[in-house]
Amino acid sequence: MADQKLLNRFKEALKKEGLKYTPQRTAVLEEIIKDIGHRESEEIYLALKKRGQHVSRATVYRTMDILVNNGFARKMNLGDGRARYESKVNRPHHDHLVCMDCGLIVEFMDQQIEDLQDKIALQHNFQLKRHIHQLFGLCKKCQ
Amino acid sequence: MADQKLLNRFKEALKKEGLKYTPQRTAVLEEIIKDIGHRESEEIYLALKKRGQHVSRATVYRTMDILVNNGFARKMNLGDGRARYESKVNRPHHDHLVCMDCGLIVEFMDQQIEDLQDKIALQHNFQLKRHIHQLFGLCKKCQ
DNA sequence: TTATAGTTGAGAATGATACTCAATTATAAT
DNA sequence: ATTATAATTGAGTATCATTCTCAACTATAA
Repeated sequence: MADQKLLNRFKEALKKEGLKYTPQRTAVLEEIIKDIGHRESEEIYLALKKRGQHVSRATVYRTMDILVNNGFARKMNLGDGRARYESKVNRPHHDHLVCMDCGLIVEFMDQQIEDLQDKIALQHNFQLKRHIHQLFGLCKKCQ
Repeated sequence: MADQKLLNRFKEALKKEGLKYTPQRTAVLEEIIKDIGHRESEEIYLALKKRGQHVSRATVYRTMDILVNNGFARKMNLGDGRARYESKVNRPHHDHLVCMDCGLIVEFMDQQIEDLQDKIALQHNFQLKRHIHQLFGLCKKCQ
């Protein structure tokens, strides 16, 4: 359940963009912050449906964009044509190891790599906004 | 122009998979090894067409898969829904800095990051096969 | 030369995501 | 509270990259 502080933060973010605070958008936020792995839009849509909250697919997609643009969620692309989303609420930054066989996703974070990225961006006069770092391979079970 | 050594390597790769050595496949290989930036299928299709080599879109897609699976090309996904391809022939490994505004792509390679990736995979008992490392930001001109 | 299995191209199918628009609703001013 | 207004919603349709289909064709090896 989202606490009031988070809901207010969400309300503020919406207001800042001239968007309305609706039950559907709140429902999607509540669902994403449950922090259940790395789900695709369809899974989020179905989870809401099961919960008795009917939010259309279109609204799920639209809301995920809002959540991503405002730092509540992160969109990831594993190369299979379907976007995955994960909560960014109360979660530290991390990147991913992905098993090419069973789909297992393991999170990792390495400060040295983060620093090296900054160094590289600086060297090329880039102002870094975000990055994608995914390591693909076979997990222990699938080798 | 592809040298005989490369063509033989291609022929061998095809044979190994029970695939035939056809003019269309060779044309796509010749086009990709020109090493013109990071192109999408459509650009490769059009380049071949302009060159007077008619290879269908379907065959371009099919051949790119073969080239990627056999180490002649690399497929990259910039998150805009279209795959990009670059030659891997006679080119050292590298990753990418991408300008979110003008689309400029700069290649980089950092051995420390490569080593850290191996370390992380090892720590999690993953047998590493490949990785995606993309830094998104604004290039000097677009800041 | 022939048999065979793989390939090709054109267009249709697919599938994730974005768009359309009429009905509905949150918001802010009265 | 009421109302005016502009944004939102849902259902279905459109889009677009990519994959599939299949009949005609072709590389390959015997």
